[in-house]
Amino acid sequence: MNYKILAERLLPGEYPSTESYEEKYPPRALPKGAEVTRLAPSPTGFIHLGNLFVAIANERIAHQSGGVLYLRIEDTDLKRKVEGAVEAVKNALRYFDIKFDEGAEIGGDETYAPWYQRQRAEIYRTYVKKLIEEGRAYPCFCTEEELTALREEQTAKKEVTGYYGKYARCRDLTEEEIYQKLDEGKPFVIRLRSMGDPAVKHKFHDEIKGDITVPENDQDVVILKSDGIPTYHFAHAIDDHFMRTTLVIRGEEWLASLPIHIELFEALGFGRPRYGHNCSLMKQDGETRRKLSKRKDPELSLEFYRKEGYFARAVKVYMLTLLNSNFEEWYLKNPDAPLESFKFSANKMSKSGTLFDLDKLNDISKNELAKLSAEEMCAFLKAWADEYGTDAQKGYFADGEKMLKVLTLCMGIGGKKRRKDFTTASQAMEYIKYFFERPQSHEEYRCDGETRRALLSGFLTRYDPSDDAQGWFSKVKEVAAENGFAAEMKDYKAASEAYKGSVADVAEVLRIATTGRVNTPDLWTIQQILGEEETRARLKAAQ
RNA sequence: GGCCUUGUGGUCAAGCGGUUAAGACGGCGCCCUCUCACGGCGCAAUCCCGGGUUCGAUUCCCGGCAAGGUCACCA
Repeated sequence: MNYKILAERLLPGEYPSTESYEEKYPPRALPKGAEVTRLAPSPTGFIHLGNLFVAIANERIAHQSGGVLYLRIEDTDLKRKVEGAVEAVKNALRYFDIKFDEGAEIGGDETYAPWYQRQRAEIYRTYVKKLIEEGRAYPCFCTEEELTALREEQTAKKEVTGYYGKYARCRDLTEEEIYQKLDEGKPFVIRLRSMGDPAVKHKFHDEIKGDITVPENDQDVVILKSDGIPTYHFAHAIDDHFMRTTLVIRGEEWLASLPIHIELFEALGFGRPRYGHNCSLMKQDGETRRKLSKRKDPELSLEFYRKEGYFARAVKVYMLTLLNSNFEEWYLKNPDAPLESFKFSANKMSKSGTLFDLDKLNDISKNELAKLSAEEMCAFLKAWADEYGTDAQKGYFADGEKMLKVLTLCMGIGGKKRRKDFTTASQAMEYIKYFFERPQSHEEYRCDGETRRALLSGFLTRYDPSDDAQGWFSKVKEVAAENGFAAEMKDYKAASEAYKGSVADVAEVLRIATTGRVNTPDLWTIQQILGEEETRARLKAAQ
């Protein structure tokens, strides 16, 4: 069979030479050891924790080696395309401080553009044509129904499913058969003519998993779909070659198609990038655990974390602790060092799937937020409120001085006793609510109304906003003693039956009256911030 | 089902032939204390199973088992 003529019939016209592409996309001039990595999402607009997980690994590896991170959009499947998806991806990643050096809508060096696969059709076809000319690819006219029937037959016989060996019907079509079908106008795809034997295994070094064994591929995979657009596998080989990727860090779900990719690179005569297959983030689902899924776990979309008001750095720190087993220890020793100064290494990445642990994230979040200055905390909360907060919450920032006071005094910012009361911005805004709005409801008092009134009026007659913390507290003790409560905790513990309660109970009444809550930071400080008028008003209202 | 990967407390995990089997989160208890949060101290809890190799296996080998991934003209 004359493959040259066949290729011309299948993909008519002049195509650039393969040499011209090699010249157009030359190897990158980067220092030795610099890694070129990429993020290659499909534009579905949905980006989740798993994407961030891989993104952080790629970002660290590229930038700590003085290399390049680029963004490529895998839009070969138009069914999945969603409007505005690229913007959404970029925004989400920017929030988590993932910076691209080049790529789709990024700017930067355009040498290796275009970054959208649909705009690269000519390159792919050039190489498909070349493979046809070499007899390494052939047209396949099988219909969807025929392929389904084939799969069923194989399943019934308990044989490996797919298009391979004796099942690859169109692989050995005669010249006459091919041209006849072509003349009939039958649609076709182009398949790779595989030369592999899955019984033959090779050792392969994976940057994350270490040495693994990989069987040869024998599937005649589709490389060009009937719409003239390549499949992922083919586009991957072409793009990562011509974008000069050195290291592909991708999800574990790709490990199974590694044999295909290996054969494709070999057939095209390209050197391969190195690979690292990252374990997936898992989720507990009833009795079992499974990979985070876009369909089933919308709460794990990155947008969820922004809405809740998670602190971006905290999420990143958590991802890093999962990503590199020695990160946590390093971070404990260097809590204030920039994250970039951690030496990230692919071989320290976890080999098995890790369960996403919200408790751990929350703990990290508390600690990260506790590192902020009052101004930084304020800016963080304001940014969140502007986007997701209620009108009332936006209003909290009208009096900037008061907000800073609340944050500084009540959170213990700048002091030695730093409080860690909340994990997210939304939680924080709820937490400081009573400073800005008079409580609409009060948690339950644990004493009867008569006692409550007596305690409140006892305090009110003594209340003097110029008292310092100690003076204030001794007055609370006086009120306690006057009403049959123990002024000293020691006394109460020694003989609790002798008293109606302790100072703690007295303070609780005052606390509920002024804030509506049983648990708050230091009450004296709160009353100082509220001011005399507001404090009195709230205490009176509670009588 | 075939193929690939992975199996250390509830979770994330150190460990690489001899350890009281680190640490962190979570849980529980105590202390501090006007409550809470913080902080301090402590407790419970782990080497998937079975064979080898070895004086000795969590660690090495083999075999099971379990979990996950994947078997598209989706990526």
